Amino acid sequence: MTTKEEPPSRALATQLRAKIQRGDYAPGEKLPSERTLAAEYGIARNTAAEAVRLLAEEGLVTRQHGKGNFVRGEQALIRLGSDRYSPKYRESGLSPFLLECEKQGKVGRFEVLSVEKIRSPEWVADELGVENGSNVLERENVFWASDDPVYRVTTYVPWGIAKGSGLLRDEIPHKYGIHGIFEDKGYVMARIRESVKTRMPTPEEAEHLQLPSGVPVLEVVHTSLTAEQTAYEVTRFVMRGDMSGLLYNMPVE
Amino acid sequence: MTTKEEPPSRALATQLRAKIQRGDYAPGEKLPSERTLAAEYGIARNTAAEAVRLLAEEGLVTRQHGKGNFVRGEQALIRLGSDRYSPKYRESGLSPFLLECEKQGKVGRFEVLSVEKIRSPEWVADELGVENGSNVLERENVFWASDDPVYRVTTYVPWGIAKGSGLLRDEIPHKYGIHGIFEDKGYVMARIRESVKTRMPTPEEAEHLQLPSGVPVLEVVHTSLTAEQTAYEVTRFVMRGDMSGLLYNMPVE
DNA sequence: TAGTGGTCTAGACCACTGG
DNA sequence: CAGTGGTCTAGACCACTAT
Repeated sequence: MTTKEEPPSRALATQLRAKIQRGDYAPGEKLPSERTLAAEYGIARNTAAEAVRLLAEEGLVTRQHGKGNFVRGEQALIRLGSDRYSPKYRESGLSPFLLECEKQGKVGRFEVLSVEKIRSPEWVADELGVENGSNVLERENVFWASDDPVYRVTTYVPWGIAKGSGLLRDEIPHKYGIHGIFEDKGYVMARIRESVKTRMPTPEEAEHLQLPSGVPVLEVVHTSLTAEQTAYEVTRFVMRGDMSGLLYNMPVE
Repeated sequence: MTTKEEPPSRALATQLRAKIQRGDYAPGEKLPSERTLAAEYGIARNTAAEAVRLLAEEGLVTRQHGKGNFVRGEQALIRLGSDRYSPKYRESGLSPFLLECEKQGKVGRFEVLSVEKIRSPEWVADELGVENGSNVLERENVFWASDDPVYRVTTYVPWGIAKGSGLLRDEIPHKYGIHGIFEDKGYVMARIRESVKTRMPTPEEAEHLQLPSGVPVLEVVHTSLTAEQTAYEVTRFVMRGDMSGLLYNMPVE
């Protein structure tokens, strides 16, 4: 007996989970239909569906309306490394994100959703060390790996820095991108500060990132600092958890 | 109309979500009972329960058998910083984990679950740069913040390093803990490498960490390196997402 | 059109919590 | 004990996918 006295839906979930982990159902494979499972186990269809839902919440199974329930295959993670701002990527013209996508046979690209002047939310003001509610530039982007949206990214820059610069345009008019513009204005990245947490997506995020149930997001808040410890840019990444990860490599100080 | 043509369970979920976010139901507050909701909205109890379940999956609500459904309050995060291995914590005798707990009025402690000699799993061998299946020491711990288990931690050390050392004992016989022992043997931490990802907990992890549904975990794999880039220790953290986060602060190289 | 999941109903009984 | 969630049943109809 796997466990003692599990109710039918959980018992079925336990059996299916074991079969998945044992490889009886391979990644990508379709599970028996809920009606079939119900008949085989002598339970109501609702109860079989409940078992499948439990597995979906664990991230083991994806449910597809009209098609069936499928074993979720492990996705290769697109790892954003702590060296992603390193000058070494400059000349190649390739960003770490694009490199990672390529490594996996995908096509990376990003899309500008909006560029606006807004009043800073409190957490942005805190990170930037400016007054709460002061003007900041907000740029919103989506990063795609082939047809999957993987990151939802929002960048904030103090208005005093952004004003009159190429940052206001949709297409960044600089060979080295957004950070090229900062450097031209004298803001050279010396340190970065990043906070990481995880949570379930809001319904809105789930829609934007096309997330099935059972997939959390990583929320990363990145701050760029000059050698004088001046914060000149904050970026918030919302990353789909099943396709992304982080990699840090740093000295102990 | 919030959306068009939502089915009853989702419609109720949408309404409750709005009330929660608006503060009509405060954090910690009890929602109306499922039977009450069902009566008020003219739907079956199952349907009302389904709405609540949706909110639980999003992490907004915690369901408590026999008591009721409650709005989940934001937990203060225990942030493990990248400086947690910094020598500056040495003399104080306080670890960053304990400091964070204290800051929140909690009592931090940890418990040793097991200390064993095993054959290295593949990922451990890869991180340590040793042969797959070679002997390693495995130490398993749980970290508590007052009565909540927050991290499940497993450390691996090449057997050649661990053999005959204090690492084999349950209680580490060194004033500076496990890393004190490494240093005495000539392994001084010069760099760290950490990979971070998120996922839903396995049922086992959910039980160990006492996780309600709608709470993902952070999985961090930490590797300690000497100045010569020799990896001498790997640790895997499984952290409950609603109570923990990470904080990195590092130079751009 | 047939097959699959999405969802609902109405009623039932069990299991847990708290007085 | 009463109140609450946990779960099940049996049947129904809808919505989506594929042929």
